[in-house]
Amino acid sequence: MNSPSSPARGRPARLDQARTVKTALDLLNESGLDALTMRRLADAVGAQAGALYRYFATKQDLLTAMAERMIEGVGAAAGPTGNGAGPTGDGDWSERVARVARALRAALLAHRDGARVYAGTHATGPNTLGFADSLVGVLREAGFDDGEAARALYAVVNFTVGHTLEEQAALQPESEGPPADAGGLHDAVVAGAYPHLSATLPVLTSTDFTAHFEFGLRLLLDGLRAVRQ
Amino acid sequence: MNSPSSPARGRPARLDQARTVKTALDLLNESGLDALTMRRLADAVGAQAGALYRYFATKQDLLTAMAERMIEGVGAAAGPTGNGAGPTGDGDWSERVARVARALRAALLAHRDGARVYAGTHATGPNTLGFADSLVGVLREAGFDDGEAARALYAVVNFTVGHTLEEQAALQPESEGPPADAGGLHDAVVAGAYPHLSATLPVLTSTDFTAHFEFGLRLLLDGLRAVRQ
DNA sequence: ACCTGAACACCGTTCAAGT
DNA sequence: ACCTGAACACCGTTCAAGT
Repeated sequence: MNSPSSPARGRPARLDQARTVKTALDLLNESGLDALTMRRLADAVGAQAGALYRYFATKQDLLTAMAERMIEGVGAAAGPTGNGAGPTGDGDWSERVARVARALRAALLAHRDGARVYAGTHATGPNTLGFADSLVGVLREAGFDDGEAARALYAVVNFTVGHTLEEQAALQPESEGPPADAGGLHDAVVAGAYPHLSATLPVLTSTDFTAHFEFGLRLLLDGLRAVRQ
Repeated sequence: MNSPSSPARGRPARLDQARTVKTALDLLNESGLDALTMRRLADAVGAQAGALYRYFATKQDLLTAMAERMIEGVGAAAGPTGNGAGPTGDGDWSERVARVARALRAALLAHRDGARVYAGTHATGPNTLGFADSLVGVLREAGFDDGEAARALYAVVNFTVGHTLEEQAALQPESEGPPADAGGLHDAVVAGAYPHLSATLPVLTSTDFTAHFEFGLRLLLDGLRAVRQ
């Protein structure tokens, strides 16, 4: 099951997969994805870059392990599973779906560039599968058929990842003084070339991403209610 | 307005922004984003890598110009604008929103790694602004208030980008023979650890991405209908 | 004005050799 | 068994110098 064989003859091994992933996530938070290089990670972990390849075949593998670790506990947000929906009655499926979606967003937001890491990988570890299984489970127990449940999972996850990608990109430092980019946008819009954007500019440039997220999530949940009749 | 000053004393300039972006998009289609380097692009365009920096301050700028070019015409999918909704009556706002969303997905799918390029940049050119303006316009004319229209734009775009990111990642070659990754997934799921995933496996592993996309889009549109009462 | 040539400061990855 | 040292084949970006 383990990649570098199990027992441990010889030395105790200064590196290991779990500690390296932890250090990589810390480094991600401090410096961002672009600054996360194998050499810098090796430094942080007290080894040479080449040594990392005993535990991760490739940098992609490391990023995948990071993504898997990031979403630990997201599945638990669905609440208790199985046997009906417990004492809360059956009605609350939409609140349970919302909780999982919010937990996913929170997990991605918990690390700098978290959404970029997640979107760029395809983790298939227990955290990823467990969270997908609980979301699908909530929907199936609520009466959705298999096809609807599976597609609703994709809709909710893809929206959440897409949203958080935007959110984290918008919160970037930008480094320099007056963002020439947003300035040009503002000017062009105010100049009248885009009447509808100009009318909605206050909302479009609002940084209340939670409100944006909740609006989209509500659309999906209302849509799901409509699907179920 | 132009970056490298306007007229053109001296030589005619072998490079120019438009041709370089076009070549970059061709190269993207042939080899993918990871293989799109400034040196390879310079080769394809018949110059040295350094020469590209007369037209693009940074590789990010080039990618942004590519993203802007990719979504040319997406805004037009909303159909004629202004003065009511024309002879088609006013009722079809949801179909017009759907057309824009489909056009955005199609534009991203039209280039290898298109969604990755788009998600990694923040274009603010006329194609991007025009498409956002038409989507918001359709919604405002349909009776949504400014806040709803702006947030609906984000919901639709973020879902579409998130979906297409997944779709293009799933369609990757994977290079090697038996995908150890999907194999492990399949085994774990079938082994019984994830009962709900196992029940929905046929749909989850379906490659009919259009059906997945249409399902999510329908949820958002049904949700919007519910918002408007 | 536009481009070349060459360099700077890095990358991910591999692999003999040490312990 | 685990790690180092050193190399290979690249990167993005800058900038004097040519034309």
